[in-house]
Amino acid sequence: MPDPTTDLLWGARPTATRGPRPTLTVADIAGAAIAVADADGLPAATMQRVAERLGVTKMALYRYVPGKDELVAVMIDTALGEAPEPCADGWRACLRRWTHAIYDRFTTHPWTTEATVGPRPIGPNELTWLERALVALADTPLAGSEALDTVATLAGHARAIAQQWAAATNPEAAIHRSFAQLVEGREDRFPALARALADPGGQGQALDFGLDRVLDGIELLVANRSSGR
Amino acid sequence: MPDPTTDLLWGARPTATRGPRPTLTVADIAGAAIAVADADGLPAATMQRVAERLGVTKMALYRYVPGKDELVAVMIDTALGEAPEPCADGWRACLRRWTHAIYDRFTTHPWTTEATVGPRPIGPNELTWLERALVALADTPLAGSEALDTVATLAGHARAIAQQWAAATNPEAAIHRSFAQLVEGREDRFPALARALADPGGQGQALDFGLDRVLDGIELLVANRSSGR
DNA sequence: AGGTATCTGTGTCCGTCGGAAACAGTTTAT
DNA sequence: ATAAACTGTTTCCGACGGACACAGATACCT
Repeated sequence: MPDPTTDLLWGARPTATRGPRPTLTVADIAGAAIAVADADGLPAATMQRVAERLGVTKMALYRYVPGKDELVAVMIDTALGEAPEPCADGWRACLRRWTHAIYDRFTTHPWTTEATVGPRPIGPNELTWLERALVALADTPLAGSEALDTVATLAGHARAIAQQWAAATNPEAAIHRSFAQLVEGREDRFPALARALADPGGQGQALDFGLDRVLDGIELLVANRSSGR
Repeated sequence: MPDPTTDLLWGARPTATRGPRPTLTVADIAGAAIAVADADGLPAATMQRVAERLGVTKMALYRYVPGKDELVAVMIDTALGEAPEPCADGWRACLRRWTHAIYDRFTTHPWTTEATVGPRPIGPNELTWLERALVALADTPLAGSEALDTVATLAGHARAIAQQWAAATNPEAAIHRSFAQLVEGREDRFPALARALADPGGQGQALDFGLDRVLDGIELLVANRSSGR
């Protein structure tokens, strides 16, 4: 049973011979939708606005894409783009670069952080990203499921931090301010939070901080496995 | 300038004296909406269905709630519930319990994982959760911003893992299978992934695995700070 | 008491969304 | 030349969030 979404993502489209030449491609539509989402957010990427941008009617898009969900799936895989090449600098450096790279994608297309939540059809690009991270862990003594969990943790962290960026132009400061505004006048109720927010340092270090902690933890596990057991 | 959402979440509602007795409360509405979302997902929690469940018209809800977004905000704060009491077993055990507790909330109300993405109005319950985690880190040499980043990492991890749960009744196996299905026949393209998926062990360990790695990493940092510099 | 301001719940209406269905025009295979 | 197949458009629908005007209920004020 061929899933239309899977076919679309994995390029199993039957090429037609008869009939008028299509004026669009799925890539065109995905590109237009991504442009709209980049500019005005994912909710603004309606079929209507995407069609307008391409100079066609809304319903014309349904000749190329089965529905909105499938379009979003293609958008995600396109926005993530090609995964970085395999690297040979040791697993830690590679995973660090990998996490920075996917963080870069998340921040370049802020809507991807909300679009990639929950179970959804996975495209070839996304699967290649996963593959590349697992390759980096291949020469460690980690079990397969542990490697998968590691990558999930890293990707989750990158997405979580990128989501804070998605707020305003000056992100971390903005989220800082909004919290501070809430705590103001309630310092007795949230003393630890008030104290933490009073710390001015470490702006913009959120990604690397968590990343280095996770990598330290992995390194510890790898070291333990390599020695005793 | 009073923000209606903030007022609603933080209980600054002006109590009316004249006019008919209200038949509902904001808590009633939030409860009904949560029940619908728990049963059929967040998209099913429309004003219509929530109103039906309460035996009133859709528009009656707008007497209590400014709009859908504000209702979702109240839903989130209600579903998260009261944060666990402060604990005195050392920061590591406390953070571990904290992460398990918030993971429990995420899985009890699966829609919260998608609802708590991105910047949004924060309620008192959610802020108390944050406060409690920071309290656990209060006696460590971590800076305020580092403590905040730590909590963000832990919460992000719990949410990421809970999202996989949200898929089916047998969650991790399901996501495993869907990946395996994609890799099938493409093992040459995704060799590391094929190998990792072949590992049968470690099902259902994703939360603790990542959690322990992060905590190990934090512990290392704490140790380094406490000794040398 | 009676009037009146105020609040509640309802009914009606609108714009926008994703999508179904029928249609006309265009191109290729027979 | 004719028929099949495909494209893009038009029209239509139900569901959604929400604005607005209304009728009924309640408590304050004189």
